[in-house]
Amino acid sequence: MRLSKNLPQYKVVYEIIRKHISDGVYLKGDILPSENELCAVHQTTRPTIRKALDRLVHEGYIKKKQGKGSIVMGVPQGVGILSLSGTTSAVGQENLITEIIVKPEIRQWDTSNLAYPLLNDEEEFGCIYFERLRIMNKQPVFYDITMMPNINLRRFISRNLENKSLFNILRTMYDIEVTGGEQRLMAILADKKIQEYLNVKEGHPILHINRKMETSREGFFLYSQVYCNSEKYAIFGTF
Amino acid sequence: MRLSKNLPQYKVVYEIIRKHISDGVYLKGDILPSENELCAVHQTTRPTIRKALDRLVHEGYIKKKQGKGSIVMGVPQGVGILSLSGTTSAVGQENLITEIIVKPEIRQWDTSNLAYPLLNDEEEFGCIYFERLRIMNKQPVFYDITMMPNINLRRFISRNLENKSLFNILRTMYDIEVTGGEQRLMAILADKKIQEYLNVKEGHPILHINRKMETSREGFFLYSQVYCNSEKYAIFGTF
DNA sequence: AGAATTAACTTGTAAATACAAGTAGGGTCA
DNA sequence: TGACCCTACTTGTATTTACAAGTTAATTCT
Repeated sequence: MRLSKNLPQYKVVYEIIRKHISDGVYLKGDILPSENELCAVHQTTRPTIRKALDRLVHEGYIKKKQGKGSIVMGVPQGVGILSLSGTTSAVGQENLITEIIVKPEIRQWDTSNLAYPLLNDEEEFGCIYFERLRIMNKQPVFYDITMMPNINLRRFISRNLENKSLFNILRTMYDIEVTGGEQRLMAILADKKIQEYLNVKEGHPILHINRKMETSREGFFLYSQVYCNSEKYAIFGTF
Repeated sequence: MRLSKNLPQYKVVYEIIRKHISDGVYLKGDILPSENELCAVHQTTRPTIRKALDRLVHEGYIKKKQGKGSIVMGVPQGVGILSLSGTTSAVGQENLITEIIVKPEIRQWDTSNLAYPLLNDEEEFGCIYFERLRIMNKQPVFYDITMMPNINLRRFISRNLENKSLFNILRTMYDIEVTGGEQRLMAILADKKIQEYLNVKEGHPILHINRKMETSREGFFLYSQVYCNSEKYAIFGTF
């Protein structure tokens, strides 16, 4: 179902270099080929290359220094929770296990714990709903609920979410990119359900994040709620 | 002390339009003059104008729509706490009162509650330290501690922080722009001091943010800690 | 040998130009 | 009147060219 649309050149270049960095072709501290070299490699011109690099800079994959070059910073950590990627990339994937509490299913929207109003189309189509628990070093750390409109996501409910980030699946399988969003953060006390899932006592402070994310597909929004036991793993983010 | 350096054109244009939006010359929903019109006004070419607009898009001041134009979104709200601006712009300035708990003073670094290691230079020069309490509708909401190295910030300790955001002062008076940073978020229980300042009971959950911000001045970092009573005012952010 | 200069790189800024793609409104035709 | 099309506008992408400014390393001079 990979939709190989006609991406603009600068995005193609961006994707290639981005993949090289996340695949370890370029390591942290390495210096990328110069812009002129990249022009030659990708058969294009500097403005195009620079536009691709701009994006990599913005997302934290590289830093540039005039007169020197583009320095690889590695896969950005913790951009995640506070900015664009999913929880998976926020804490690094090393010791992270994802347990599916509620497998993706199509159901009616549960508007009770949704901080945002729904659009008509969204309500009509119903929603894909799932709950996940993220476990770091045998300790549950995140408990998250995700809801998204059931629009043009064929076969989604049969996909395996366990080891892949939701965002990756959306990007590679459905050509949906998360372009931004808004969120509300608050500290709360764990209720019964949270106490159970996150294995904490009554009165334990929990970080609660309620987010609405917009995507490259117009009118397609993701809604998620994250409950985080930040006692051992503070949420780290760059901006 | 305004350092009127030679800004590149696209930054000049960016600053002008940005100011127009925050001053209300352009209101939310307005459509900016077309890129070609802006070219004529600012006597430059589209790539330059587009670079300025790119930045405004990225910061959330405007949105662009192909075939239509650049739509003004207003001053971005809540980019603040979670991204670039200071606390002041995170919640809107309407009902926000800032109370200075500890006036800016030069002192030794207090490394005890600092999550980041200090550089040698920073430690040598000492730090400018202050504490502020942010009050919304008569309820204290934020309590924040800011530390920054005492390097080339003449007259800073005599400046009035009450109604201006720290970031604005740094940008306009010292030409220092916050370019990014990192932060750790966690939910904690209010200790004695926080209970007192934020007027909450024992066992009340508090959102704690520990941030290190980097600036356009190389090697100049800001350190701040924010304690937030998120009960009534959830922290809102866009990304 | 050591210090200063220079040359050859790097990225940063800027202009001029061209065409593609999306939007909106006016005009034409049925 | 209504549906359609076309045109004029918008932003999106891309090339080409030029010079400025910062970095690095080799070269030259003392």
